[in-house]
Amino acid sequence: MDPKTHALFVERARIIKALAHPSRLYIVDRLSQREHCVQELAELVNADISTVSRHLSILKNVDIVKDEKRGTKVFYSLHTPCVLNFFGCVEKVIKSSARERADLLEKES
Amino acid sequence: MDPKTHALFVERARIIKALAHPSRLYIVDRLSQREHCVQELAELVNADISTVSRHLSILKNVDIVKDEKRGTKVFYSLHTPCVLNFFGCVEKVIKSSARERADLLEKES
DNA sequence: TGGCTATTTGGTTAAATTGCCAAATATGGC
DNA sequence: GCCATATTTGGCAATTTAACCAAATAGCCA
Repeated sequence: MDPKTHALFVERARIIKALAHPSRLYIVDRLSQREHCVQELAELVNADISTVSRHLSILKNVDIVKDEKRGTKVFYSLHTPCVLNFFGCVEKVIKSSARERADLLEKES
Repeated sequence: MDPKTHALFVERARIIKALAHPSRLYIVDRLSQREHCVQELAELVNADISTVSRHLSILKNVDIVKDEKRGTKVFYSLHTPCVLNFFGCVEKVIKSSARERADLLEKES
C-alpha cells in the first residue's frame, strides 16, 4: 500500500473511531434533534460531566460536532449531520446478522 | 436512558467499532472489488497473516464480511456492502474539517 | 474582588486493543 | 499415515481508551 493510500485510511479510521462508542453515538443522536449544553448531555447519557466533556472533545476534534459558548454554558450541535446516514446501514447490518442467527436456529431445530 | 435504548446504542457501537481501524477499512475496500483469501489480504495491508486473520474475525463477528472455505484457503467477501456508504460521509467530514483549517489559515494570514 | 455556575483538564487506575511469534488446526495430495 | 500449505488461536508486551475524582479555568453578577 502506498503512503498516500495508507494516510487516507488512517484518516478515515480516525473519523470512524470518534463515533465508535455508545455514549458518543447517543450524543450524536440527541444533537441531531437540537443543540444541548454539556450538563444536559451528561444527564441524557447518565455519566459524569467530565466524562461527557471528554466525549464531546473527541467528536469536536474530528469536526463531527461544533461548540458555541454562550455565557457560562457551552452549547454543542452537529457540524456534519451526514454521520446520521451511518445509522441506516448499521441497522441493516444488525438486522442481517439477526436474520442469520434466526435462520441458524431454524435449521438447528 | 432506558435499558432498550442503551442496548441499541451499544449494539450500534459494536458494528462501528469493528470498522474503526485503518487495516480493516482497507480490507473492506479491497473486498468491495472482489473476494480475497487471507494471504492476499495480508500482502495488501502489509501485515502479519495472523494479524489479518484476527482483523477478519472481528469483521466477521459483526457480519460485515463472510467467509467460504475452498480447499485449504478461506475466501472472504463483503456480506453487508452498504458499509461502503460510510466512506462517502467520512470523506465529507474530512473535507469539511480540511476546509475549516484552510479558512482558518486564510483568516490568520 | 469574591462568589457562583459551567466546563475543561490533570492524574490515576482499570480495561480493551493491537501486533507479533509460536503452536495448533484443517485440508489436500502422495 | 505423512507432508506441505493455509489459516486460526494462545500467549505476551506495548499502546490506547475510558472513567472517575479533584483541581483549574472561564464567564457572569453582586
